[in-house]
Order: sequence, then structure tokens, then C-alpha cells
Amino acid sequence: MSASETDRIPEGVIERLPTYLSVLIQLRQEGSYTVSSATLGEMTEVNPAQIRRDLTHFGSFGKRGVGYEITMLTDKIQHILGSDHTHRLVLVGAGHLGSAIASYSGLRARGFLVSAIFDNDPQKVGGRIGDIIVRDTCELGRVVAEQSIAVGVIAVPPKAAQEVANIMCESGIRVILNYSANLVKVCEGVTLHNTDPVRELLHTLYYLSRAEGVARV
Amino acid sequence: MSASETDRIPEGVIERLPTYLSVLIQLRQEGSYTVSSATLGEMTEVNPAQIRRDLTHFGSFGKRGVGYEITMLTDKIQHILGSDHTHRLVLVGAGHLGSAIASYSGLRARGFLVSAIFDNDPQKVGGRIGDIIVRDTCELGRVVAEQSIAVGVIAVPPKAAQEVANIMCESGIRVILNYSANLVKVCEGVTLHNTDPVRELLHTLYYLSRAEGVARV
DNA sequence: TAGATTGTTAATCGATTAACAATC
DNA sequence: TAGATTGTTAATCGATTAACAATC
Repeated sequence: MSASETDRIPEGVIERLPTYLSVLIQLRQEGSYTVSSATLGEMTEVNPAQIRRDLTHFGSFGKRGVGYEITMLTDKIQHILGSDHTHRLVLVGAGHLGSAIASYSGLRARGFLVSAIFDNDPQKVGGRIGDIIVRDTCELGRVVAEQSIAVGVIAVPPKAAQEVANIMCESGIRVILNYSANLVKVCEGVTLHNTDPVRELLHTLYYLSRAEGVARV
Repeated sequence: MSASETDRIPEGVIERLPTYLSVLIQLRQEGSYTVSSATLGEMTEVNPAQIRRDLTHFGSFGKRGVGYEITMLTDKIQHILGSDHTHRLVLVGAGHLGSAIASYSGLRARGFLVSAIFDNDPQKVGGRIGDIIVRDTCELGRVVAEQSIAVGVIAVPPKAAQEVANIMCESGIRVILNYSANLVKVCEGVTLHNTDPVRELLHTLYYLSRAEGVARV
């Protein structure tokens, strides 16, 4: 029955949790106290039965006849994802994209703190993004190891991406988010997410040429 | 057999095509002429059988005993996705993220052309990003309609996102890529992709707290 | 020809959904 | 209590994979 810690949770479930979280935070800001799976389903475009099913992997958080208490469910999901405490991250690449990520307020709001920024362009090293000074990429490994940082974000040109990923893996990074156009490989034990904006545009483009084949992606 | 135009193609297949494309382009740059599903599978971390299965939805592009001709397969996939010709897009939001998107070389390289950039901050209107002048968001609808632009990218603060999406839908945009932290809703017939960087970080974060539960995402 | 690798089928696996008893 | 909505089961649906005959 539910909540068994040893459950292997399907990937799809984990993907949907942050989406539920976004909507819950939005609802809380609007002053709601409880929400039903029906409403949550309408807002996230996920089948209500699926939402209930997803949540039972971790416990039973609702009240029959009432729904889910928003604050409580928010806390639970944040705890499941591990975003109930702050995670420091390193960012490599101080170009436009890197600057955008570093100065994105949504990061801090959801538990991430940019600890250091790196670039190998001498013109950028020593400059600042917000109140963080850009360091030379040759310091990346040392900083990650010394500060035991677990999360790394790659925002460098495609050709440099794999090299950065290698350094990250060697120095003990556990989660990598790669924004470059090249796919990278990581060693065993490191969680990787390749997320190229243009790749996502191409994906949606498919539906453009098909008059009827429109989809929510 | 295969390639029947009326096939309903699974969403997963469409998601993987741009990934295959990335790797094919990479291989071509390295000077290869053909590639087997085994190699492609290793590089994309997709099961070779699945790659072959995916491709049969659109035709049979390989030679038994040989593999796939890289240039030919690249062209085919680009044709399927519709990226064999240029797509103009409008970008709303001239902040850090918007600037990063607008000046990202990967866009042009894969068939996208930023036609216009909008912002509602009077301080930004009239300024330039690259060689494009930032216009007031109140002109968005008119420009989209006049130039029949089909693709729109949202890079505004969360609270403004839905309003921008509404204008886009009304003026005839067909595909929307939403980078804001808020989910938006679009009307029937518009393809939407919500892609918030922090949501993706949260997703990968799940695996951080689970020593063994590491995954490629 | 022999070796390699595709295209395709059939089997497996897992995820989604509908339905409903439990219960607030 | 009656109405609402959850948690959970069982049925459906679709996607992934293994296997192999076709064939380059």
C-alpha cells in the first residue's frame, strides 16, 4: 500500500512533480487553501486520476471529500524533490545565457543559490554578474571539490560542453544541467539533463506543418 | 508498409527526432558518411531497436548491412520536422533571457530567424539586441498578423506570461515556447511548450537525494 | 559468399485511465 | 446525512524491446 520507500518511481511521475509545484505556488499566492485533483488537473493539463496515482507513490496527502491542503502538499512535494533546503550550484559560461541564468530570480525562489560562475575568456574573468565575480574555468574543479557543490549548469558553446562536463564529473558534481547544443556524456552516478532550447523548438515545429495534429507538449 | 501518412506518430518519437538530428550534425562535422543504429543509439542513449522503429514511421532510410547515410538521414529528419526551411519567430521579453535567446547562434543554424523583439519597459523599447530594435509589446499583435509569423517565444516575468500568450493566440501564432516560470494556457489549435529551466533543475534534483537512484534524464 | 545491419513482428513491459468503494 | 473527492484496483492502452528474416 502506498508510500513504500523502496518503490521504483516512474520517471514520468518525477517529471510531473515540479509542474504540480508551480501550480500549487501560484494557487497559494492567489489565496486558496485547498485544491482538488480535478482543479489541479485542469491547470496542469494532467488527468486527475493520474495526479492522485502519482501522489500515492509517496503517501496519502489528501482528505476525501475535501481535496488537498495547498501548503501541506507544497511542503510534501518540496521535500520529495529535495527543494526544501538550499542547493548551491556552479555555473560555467558567462555569456548571454549564463548571465540570464545567474540573474534569474526564480532560482533563489525555488531553493537554488549560484555559488560561483566560471568562464575561460580572459575578458570576462574578473568581471561581475550580479554580485558574483567570474572566475577562470581552470578553478572549476577545485571550487567544486572544496565547497562540495553538487549541482552544475553548463552554458558554454557546444564544442566546450563535453570538456566542462568531464571536469564536473571528476570533481564530484552529482547533477548536471546542460544548456549547450551538443549532447554530453557523463560518468556513472551523475544525473544529466540535456536541455537545448532549439531542440525543443524543433520538436514543437513538427506540429506546425500538420494542420490538425496539434498537441500540448 | 511503413511511412503511411495517416499514422498517428507517438509523441515520444517526435521528441527524439531533434536529438537524432543533433548527433547526425555532429557526426557530419566529424566527417563520417554513414552511421548504424547501434552507434546512433550509443551516442543518444536510445535503444538501437527504438531508433529503427522510430524511423519506420516515416519511411525506410537505411541500407541493410550498411546503416544510414548521414546527409540523407539529416535531410529526411529536417524535412519531417519542417526545419528544412527558415521559420521566422517573434520574441517577447528583452531581459537577460530574451537577449540570450536572440543572440544565440544555434537558432539561425537550425532554421530559425528572430523577426522582432518586444518589451513593455519604455527603457528597453527603442534599444537594440544584435541588429534588431526592441519594439513596444503593444505592437506585437499587429506585427504577427501582418507578417504571418507562426512561432512565438515568451521570455517575460511570470505574471506577464499569460497576457502575452493571449495576444499571441489572438494574432495567429501557431507554436509557442514559454520560458517563464508560470504555466500558460493557449486556445485550441496552438501548440504549446512550457519549458522552465528551474522546473527542470527541480526534476533532476530528485535523483540527487537518492544515492542509487541515478538516471539519465 | 559471409558478415553486418536493417525493417518488422511479436512479446514484454510500464504507464495511463476509468471506475468505485472508502471516507471526509 | 448527503455530497464530494480521495485512494486504489483492475482494465486499457501504448510504448519499448528482443528477436530474426530480409537483404545489402
